[in-house]
Amino acid sequence: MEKKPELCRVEDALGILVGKWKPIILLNLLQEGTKRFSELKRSMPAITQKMLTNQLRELEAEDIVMRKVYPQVPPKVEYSITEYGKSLEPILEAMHEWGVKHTLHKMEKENQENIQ
Amino acid sequence: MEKKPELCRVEDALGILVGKWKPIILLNLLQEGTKRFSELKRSMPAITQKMLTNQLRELEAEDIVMRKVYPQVPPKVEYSITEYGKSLEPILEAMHEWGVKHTLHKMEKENQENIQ
DNA sequence: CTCCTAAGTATCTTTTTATATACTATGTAC
DNA sequence: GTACATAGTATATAAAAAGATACTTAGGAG
Repeated sequence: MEKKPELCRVEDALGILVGKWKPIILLNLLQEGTKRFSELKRSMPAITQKMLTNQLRELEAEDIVMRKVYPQVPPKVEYSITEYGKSLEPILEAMHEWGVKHTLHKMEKENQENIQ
Repeated sequence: MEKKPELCRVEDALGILVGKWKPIILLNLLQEGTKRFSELKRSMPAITQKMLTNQLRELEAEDIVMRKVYPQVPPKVEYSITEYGKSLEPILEAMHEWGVKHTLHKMEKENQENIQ
């Protein structure tokens, strides 16, 4: 662990992962490899087009996601995780596992409160 | 990795870590063990009291941080990481390391762009 | 008495994120 | 020539997070 909190680079990773939809987008792409815009949209019914475009653009700007446009009509655009983006996988994995434990932890806490 | 993105619990961890000051607070407490409110404040000069109180309260509500009040005047309140809170350390660690790599990655990218 | 301290609250304003809705471009199929 | 499909843009609005500033509490020091 970095000795001086003010030198910490946790925010860099956090900045990329944060956003209401980014983790879900990343997990989708990590699992499916490559997906069209409309396929992503279908797997996240609640997201608006604007948001999806936004989030993808931000991930692209950080070199986490690759965008490939096929010059055809109707348009076809495919998104995939870059090699570099894959380096985020362990973090997502660790967060997911922690999240599972956290769910249990909260349940235990609630049970205890109800007993007393 | 969870096979179904919609079942993912990444958001749980993210929800706790997100907040402009939470990672810094956590790193502070992880390193110092226990700190008074005013000490924390001093190590984060830019934070407002309100924000610091807020963030600490949120962390406390999730059982990540412990708050101990000494009944004396002027008040003395100490904060520390709970055992449970310590389970976040590997995630913070992983994010910090990724952040360091990310800084390098960005520099390389900028260099390439400048050469061309 | 008055001031000082630490750890807060209470309000208000600004900034950032997210949402809702409507609109566009273009080749193909009918 | 009208409708359809995909991957967007544009604009406006609402909701959430963060920031600035002022106020509170109570005992001890002078």
